[in-house]
Amino acid sequence: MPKDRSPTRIQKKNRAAILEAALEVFSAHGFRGATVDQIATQAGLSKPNLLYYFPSKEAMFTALLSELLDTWLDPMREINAQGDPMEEILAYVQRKLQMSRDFPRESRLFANEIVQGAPRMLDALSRDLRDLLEEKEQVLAGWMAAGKINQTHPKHLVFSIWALTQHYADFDVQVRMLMGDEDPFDAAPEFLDTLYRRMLTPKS
Amino acid sequence: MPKDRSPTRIQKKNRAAILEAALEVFSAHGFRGATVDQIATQAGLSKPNLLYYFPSKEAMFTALLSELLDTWLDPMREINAQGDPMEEILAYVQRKLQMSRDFPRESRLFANEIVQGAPRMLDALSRDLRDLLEEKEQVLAGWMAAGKINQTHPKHLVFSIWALTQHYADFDVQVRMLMGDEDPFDAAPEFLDTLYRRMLTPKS
DNA sequence: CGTGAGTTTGACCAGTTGGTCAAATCCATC
DNA sequence: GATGGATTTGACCAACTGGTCAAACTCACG
Repeated sequence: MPKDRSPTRIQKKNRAAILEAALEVFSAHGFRGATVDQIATQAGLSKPNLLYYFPSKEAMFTALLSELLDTWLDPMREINAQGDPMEEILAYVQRKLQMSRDFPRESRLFANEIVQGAPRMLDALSRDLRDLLEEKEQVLAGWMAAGKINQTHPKHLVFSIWALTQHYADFDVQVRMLMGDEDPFDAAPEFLDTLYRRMLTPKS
Repeated sequence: MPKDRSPTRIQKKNRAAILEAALEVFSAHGFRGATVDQIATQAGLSKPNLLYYFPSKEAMFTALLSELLDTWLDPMREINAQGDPMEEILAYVQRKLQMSRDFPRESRLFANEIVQGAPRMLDALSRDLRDLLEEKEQVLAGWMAAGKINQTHPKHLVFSIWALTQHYADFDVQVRMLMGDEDPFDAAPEFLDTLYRRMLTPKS
């Protein structure tokens, strides 16, 4: 394993190559389904060389997770309690949908792990996600109480946004199989915008 | 492998026990993550005995899939083109939500497979699901054209129902972690009912 | 240049896994 | 209760997998 002084040029390049390859392979096959050899080939390095940079397969996975989780939660952090409620929520939905379009591998990485009970992720989730959700839940509840948006269960509202947006990344093959030539992401933004507008616009 | 005459009492019992065990293990770990030994232990049989009833691990998986796919698509088949549009859709949503509550393992089995590109399922899906969706899409489009429900993209409408309902099964650990003591399925029926009612009720 | 730390790898190992097989056991039927 | 097919399994195998290690190679720096 490289010493933990400031990383050399080679260390920086190889660590990045390994994590990129790990994302590709882990997101496609899950933790158990991925092999170190696959990741090595994908990264253009030898297997022992990977294990020179990371002590184990598990270490690659957790390093990848902690690198990605922050980015993954950013769209939610950006929800501004002082902004216009309806527009804040709609913008959040669109940001999350963009994430599914632009980073489907990241979405599938998390999906794979959570579907199987998140054995390697539950700690990170309960540390970073729980508080963030609670904070934004308060914001949503406030907007509802003030009559700015229609009343609903704030947690289920957030879950619905996650479910609807991530579905386009996680179930990509199914969605594309059923949509034929049409790109799902052509109509999805408007569909979700309409859905949440109708759902949340307060009755006059 | 048992001869393919009419199955004996023992064959019926053991095949059923194996498929039940396979569902338990495959849904929790995915195809690659599951081992034949795990399934054998779960079924209370020896590994060679499993392979007496099914020629391979893959055969267990595909047998399980084809047994479940029909049941899985039933809620959608029940949508009645002659019924009341809004109530038909809302009833479909509730049926699908019940499936997530009552058969989460089945939901996760499909989720696991589709997230990873559905390598062992795409054929079955494109055979059974494609036609069914196209049929119901026509029904929905008809209802929209007749002004019975609000206009939207019918395919995305169906995807949204799948995403929202299956989310409670597939992301169960995450949802429960974030909801604490509260059972997600307490508020979910009303939440989804409200969501689709607001979304689909035609403007006066 | 030379030199020592940083990097790379071929060969190897132990544990796991899907699958085989011959022998043993069970069980329905006569 | 004998008999032949159905069922079960212990022992085994080859392939794969995560990980190790000593030896070789590369590179930055004096």
